[in-house]
Amino acid sequence: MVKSSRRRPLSRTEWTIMQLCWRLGRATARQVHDASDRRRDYRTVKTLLDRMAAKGFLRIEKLGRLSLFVPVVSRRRALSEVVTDFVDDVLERSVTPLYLHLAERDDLSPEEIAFFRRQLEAEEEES
Amino acid sequence: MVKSSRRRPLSRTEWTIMQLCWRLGRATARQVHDASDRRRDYRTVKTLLDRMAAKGFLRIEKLGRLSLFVPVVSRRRALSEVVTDFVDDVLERSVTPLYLHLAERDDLSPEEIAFFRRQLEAEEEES
DNA sequence: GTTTCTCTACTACAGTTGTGGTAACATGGC
DNA sequence: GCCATGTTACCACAACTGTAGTAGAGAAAC
Repeated sequence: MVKSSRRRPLSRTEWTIMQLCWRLGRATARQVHDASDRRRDYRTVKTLLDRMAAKGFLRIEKLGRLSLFVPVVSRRRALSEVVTDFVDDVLERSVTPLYLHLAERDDLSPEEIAFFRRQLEAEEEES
Repeated sequence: MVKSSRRRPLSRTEWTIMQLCWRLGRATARQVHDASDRRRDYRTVKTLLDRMAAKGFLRIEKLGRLSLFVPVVSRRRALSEVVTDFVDDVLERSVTPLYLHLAERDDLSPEEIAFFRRQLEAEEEES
């Protein structure tokens, strides 16, 4: 469980852009912007993409004077990192709030709810 | 499910300070700093506390020239908000990464692991 | 070929965050 | 009273974040 010195993390907004990049796989800034909800200006998206490349999440492939942005980090891996950080820093390693959140979803079966309840009880005993 | 216009969220660092505030209940900046890991200067903590008060997470009680910082928002409620935002924005409502994270913890029973595996399969079918 | 339009690069700018310098203010010791 | 020491207030500053203005470089249209 080495805490390797990681790249600078993505901001919330950058995450939403990164989601698009993963979906598109390899795209120009224009394509990413088109795939977005268009609430941001194209140039805002472009700046974000450049910064994400600088952070090591994207690679820039030059194709003539066209720039293609290609994910370097897999979605799975990036998510794993960010969830770990979130649980460690914000939740202080307690997954109770996660269970509570999951339990509040309205699409859980009785079996699942029972499971979460048991988990919660188990965690309470710890501390 | 009203998305009420919420207060400005706490930053990561502010969260770690907020955890201390909840634990202490009602404390001076000095006490909060003392309860911390001391990696930050007292004045840094003080600034953070003031900003957190400005964001509406703390209330300042004047006691002579002493300032007591008192949590306004319950830990439970704040956690609920932040987890919801996290799941919505970063995870795009998919709890798969949460299950993966939980599954990677080394203190899960075989029963729990089986449960998560089933959940993951179920979610894959959705999309 | 000039005008127009599209795209991209460069740059600016304000707000937030993390950090701590400087100075004012108490308070207890002499 | 006066000073050392501890405490708090006020302010500065750089890095990061979100946003977009300006302008140049190709492509399209006449």
